[in-house]
Amino acid sequence: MPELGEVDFFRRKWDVALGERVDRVTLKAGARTFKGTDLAAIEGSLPGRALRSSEAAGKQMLFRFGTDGWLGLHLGMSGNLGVRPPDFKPGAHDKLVLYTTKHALVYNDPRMFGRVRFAVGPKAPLWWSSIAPSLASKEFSQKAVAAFLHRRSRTAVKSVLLMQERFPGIGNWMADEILWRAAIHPLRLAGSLESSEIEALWRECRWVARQALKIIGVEHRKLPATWLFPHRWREGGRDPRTGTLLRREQVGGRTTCWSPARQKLRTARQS
DNA sequence: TCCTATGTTGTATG
DNA sequence: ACATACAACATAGG
Repeated sequence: MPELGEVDFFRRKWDVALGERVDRVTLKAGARTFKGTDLAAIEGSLPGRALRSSEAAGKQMLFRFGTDGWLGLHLGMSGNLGVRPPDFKPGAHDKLVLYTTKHALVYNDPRMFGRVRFAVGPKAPLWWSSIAPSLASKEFSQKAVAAFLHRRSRTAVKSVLLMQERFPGIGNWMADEILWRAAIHPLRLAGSLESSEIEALWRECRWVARQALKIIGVEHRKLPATWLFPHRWREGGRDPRTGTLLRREQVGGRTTCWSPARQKLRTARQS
């Protein structure tokens, strides 16, 4: 279940092994998980190096080993991280396992949409350093959001929110949550938003991201019933604010949930 | 059997 | 070159 908060939750799991040296690794090659990644470099360079730090940016994670080892993980649709005892035997979908004397750090993904990257060098590799500025950062400004919406003016705002180049970490449920809070219909074209709506969208992006990191990323609690999230999948689910029925439909190829009572396609002025 | 899935990317078209 | 739309990817579960 990996969007911003879930990614950070999984990322923290491996922190139990901070400072521990990797003795050996197992990996399940084949298919796309390791596409473009040098398997021999992982097998040859990780053993002997200790886990020094972890961080997350958007939906990506970075684990640093020794002074110059950079391991990047992306969980795709169904990936997860776990920690097991050091005698752990990898199962069918355990794509990468790092063994220390105390732990087995497991990257598991039943599907293959996730991604493992690895580099050795003094500087962060491009796949890490080129990730867009965090939703919490100063660079993620209302102005930057407005400019991006303008550039994608003919696309539904729901689809635009999923673009990682400007909204790193936002996934399907977060996008719906943000639009619901901002009272913007998911099918509105990005270029049609008024400045007050852009301001609301920007504000809710930051608020939802901050709360998700706190509630899911740190405390790993369920999201409160005051959110759209707990109601969005159930047939007959209702808007927790208005009590009216929610609607679900494909937008840009993704199932999208919104509250017709709260999120209108046309503004009062247009109609 | 058919449909869905919290994601990205390659490709075709304008 | 840029913007847009969508099929494709792999697998499990309802």
